[in-house]
Amino acid sequence: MRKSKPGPDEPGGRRGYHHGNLSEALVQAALDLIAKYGPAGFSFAEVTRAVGVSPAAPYRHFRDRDALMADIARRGFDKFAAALSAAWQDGQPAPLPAFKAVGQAYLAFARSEPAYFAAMFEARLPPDTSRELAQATERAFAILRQACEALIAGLPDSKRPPALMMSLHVWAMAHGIAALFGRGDGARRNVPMTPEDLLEANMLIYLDGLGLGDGGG
Amino acid sequence: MRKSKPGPDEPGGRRGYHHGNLSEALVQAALDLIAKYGPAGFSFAEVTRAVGVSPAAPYRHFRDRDALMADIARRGFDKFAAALSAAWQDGQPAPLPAFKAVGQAYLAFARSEPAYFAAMFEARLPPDTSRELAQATERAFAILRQACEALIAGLPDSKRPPALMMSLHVWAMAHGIAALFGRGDGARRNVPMTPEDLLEANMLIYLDGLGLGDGGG
DNA sequence: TGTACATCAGTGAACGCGCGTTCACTGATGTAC
DNA sequence: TGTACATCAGTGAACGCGCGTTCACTGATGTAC
Repeated sequence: MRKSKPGPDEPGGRRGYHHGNLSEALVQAALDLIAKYGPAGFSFAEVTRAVGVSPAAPYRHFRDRDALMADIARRGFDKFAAALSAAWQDGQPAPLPAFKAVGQAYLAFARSEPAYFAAMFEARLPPDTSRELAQATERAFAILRQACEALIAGLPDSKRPPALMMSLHVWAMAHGIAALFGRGDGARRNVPMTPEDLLEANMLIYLDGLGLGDGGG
Repeated sequence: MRKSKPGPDEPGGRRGYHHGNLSEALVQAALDLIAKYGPAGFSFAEVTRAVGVSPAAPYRHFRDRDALMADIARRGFDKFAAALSAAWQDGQPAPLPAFKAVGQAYLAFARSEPAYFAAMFEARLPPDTSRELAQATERAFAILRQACEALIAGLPDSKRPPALMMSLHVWAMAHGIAALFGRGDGARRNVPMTPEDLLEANMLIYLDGLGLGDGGG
C-alpha cells in the first residue's frame, strides 16, 4: 500500500505532511554515504542524522538496515535495467552497434552510480532477501539476454551458441572489467587503457570467436 | 624486524613465549570471521575474543583494523600467486592446457578461500594501503601475463594481440565469473552451468577470436 | 461548511551493548657478564 | 653455571562514543457525518 500514495511533484520538495517523503530521503542519504564509504559504511543512525529526523523515524518505513539496503539494491537494478534497455534500443539501428552500446552502458552505470552498483553487487545481501530484489535482478539480466539472442539470430542454426551461456559470458566480461577497473570510486587500478576500450576489445574478440565478427556477421 | 623471528615449527602450536604467534592467530581468526560475515563483518575486539587475548593485544602487531585487513589481503595475493603459478607449471606440458588450468585455479581459489578472496577484492582497501599489498597484487597478475605471453608466442607476429590487454581480458573474464557465480559463500546465483564450465567455454571462445583455437593454434 | 474522530508519520528520551583506543603494569624471555 | 638486567608481548581496567531498538507520546492529516 505504501507505494500507492502519490510522491511529491517537485523532486526533492517537501509536501508538508510530516516529513513528506521520508523513505525516499532515507534512500538518498544512504546512497550518499555508500558512495563515500562503501556498502558497509553507513549506519541507520547516521542516515537519520543526515536527513534530520529522529533515530526512530526510519522504522516506519524499513524493518532494519538490511531492508533499506535491499530496497536500494532493488532500485539500483531497476535503474540498471532501464539504462541497459535505453542503450539496447531494441537493437536499432543494427544489433551489433546496439550490443556494444549495452556493454558501454554497463560500465557507464558502474562509474556514474557507484553507490547503486555497490549496493547491488557488494552488499552481500542474501539471495533470498526479497522477491522484489530477485525480480529486478532478473529484469536487468533479461536485457542482456535479449541482446544476445538478437545477435545470435544472425548466425546459421548450426553455429548458434546457447543464448543463456552467451549472456552469462557477456555479463561476466562486463562485470569483471567494471569491478576491477571501472568503478567510480578511488579503488581504480592503474592500467594504460580505459575500461571502455578494454571492454570493447574484449567483446569484439569474443564475438569473433563466435563467428559474429564485423566481417563474418 | 618482526619478520626475522622464526615462527613455530609445528603449525598452529604455541611456542610458550607469551602467546607464541599472536599475529598469525589474529589473521586466522579474522579469516574465519570474514568467511562467515564478509570483509566488513569483524571487529578488532571480536578477533581478540576469538583468540583469547586482551583487547589491547593486537596493537603490538597491527596499527589498526585496516592494517590487519591489508596484511590479510597481502597474504591472500601471495597464496593466489602461488596457486596460479602451480596451475601454470611453466606452461607444461603445453601452453593451452596449462592456460586453462590457470583459469580453473582462479575459480578454485575464489571458492576454496572465500575469506582471502573477499579481503583481496571486496574489502575496499585504498590502493595506496601498503607497498607490500601492491607488490603482491602485481606478482599475482604477472602469472596471468606470463601465461598469456606464452600462448601468444604461438601466433605469427602480425596477429599477436598486446599481451597486457590480453591478460587484462583474462583477468576480467575469470574475475567476473568468480565474483558473480563462483564464490564459496552463499551469494551464489542460480545458473544451470558450473562456473568452471562457464569459464572454460568463455576462454575457448575468446581464444578462438584471437586465432588461438584448438584448430588454429 | 463545520466538527469530531481515526490514523499514523515522526518524536525524543531511554536502555544496554560492543566498539576502538589509552595506559601503567606485569612477567616471561633472552642475554651480558 | 649463575645472576642481574633489558626487552617487550600481552594484561586488564578504564574512557567516551555511536549504535540499534523500544516506548509512550504528539500532532498533522484525512475523512465520516
